[in-house]
Amino acid sequence: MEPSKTEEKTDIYQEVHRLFIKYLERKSLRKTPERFAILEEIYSIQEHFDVESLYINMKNKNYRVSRATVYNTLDLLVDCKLVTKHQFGKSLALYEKAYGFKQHDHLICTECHRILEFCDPRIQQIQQMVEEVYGFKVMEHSLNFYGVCNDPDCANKNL
Amino acid sequence: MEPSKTEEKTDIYQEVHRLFIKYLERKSLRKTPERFAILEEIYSIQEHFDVESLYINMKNKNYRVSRATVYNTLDLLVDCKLVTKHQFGKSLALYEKAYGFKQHDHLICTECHRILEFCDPRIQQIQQMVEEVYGFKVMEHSLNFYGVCNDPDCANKNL
DNA sequence: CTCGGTGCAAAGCTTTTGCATCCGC
DNA sequence: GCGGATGCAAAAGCTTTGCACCGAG
Repeated sequence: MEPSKTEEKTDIYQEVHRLFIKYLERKSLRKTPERFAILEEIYSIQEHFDVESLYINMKNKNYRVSRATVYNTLDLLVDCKLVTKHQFGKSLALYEKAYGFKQHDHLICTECHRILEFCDPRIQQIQQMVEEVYGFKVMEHSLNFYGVCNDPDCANKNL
Repeated sequence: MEPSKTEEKTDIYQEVHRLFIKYLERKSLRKTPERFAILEEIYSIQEHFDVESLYINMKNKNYRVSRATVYNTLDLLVDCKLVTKHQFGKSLALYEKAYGFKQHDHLICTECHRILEFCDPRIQQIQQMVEEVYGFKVMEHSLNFYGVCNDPDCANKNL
């Protein structure tokens, strides 16, 4: 029997929750309710988000958190790879959940500000070349293409 | 007879100066001395720089400029492709001169903060794939690898 | 002479920090 | 109960904006 979408989501959160606990224990950090609440909120968001909207989301749910704790927890989650941080050209940082989702790169539409995701194996080959030729040990990468998407609603193409 | 390094640099600036004038005329913008002074200062810098250091550089040379004008002029220079703007993970924007230099991507050392440059033709192939498969018109891209460089002085490797 | 551009300072936005309080361990 | 974590607010960085003055066209 196939699990429903909801069950899948729950399963992913269970796993993420478990990984976060392991990380906190490994680093001798405290398992505070705020940290888990923030993690859960993040995994309920489907697209990229910034710190302020995450903070407002939680405030709207009458959860008592501070911006400082949100920033602090995001740092932890980025460190243990459960969340990815992006700087898409602007000074505002965007985040997205990272566990259980294929690693990918981004297409950023400069007209309608949509963010599309794509994968290409050649990026791995480039990374390998960089490590061999430059003796550079790659830990992570970011590849962004900026341009115009083909969404019918983008920049009112259909008007 | 080969031109000296100094003459080469002058030649590049002459060309850049000419292109900037054409851009300003095309956009009906004024050819103010501040704009040319900032352009010249930028083309005398060999590595990546931020707004504040460019501003301080000019102040130290007793040139009367304001941060506002530096920001404004940088926007123009980025728009006409004479300068490139980067966001290397931090909120601080870095810039570099763009004319007469091969387009390239970056290796950012997270230990010693050195920035290395490299080129790989496969990025063009990925771009082409993105345009074909996603119908996305690419205007520009940024590819950064974050990791550890092999410089002997990096992170005091030699101690 | 006009009005776009500039310098300066104030304001805006995102992120960090200091400190008293709180609570996980 | 100890010391790390939190909430709050203030402060810090980078960038933008408002306004009076200046000078390019």
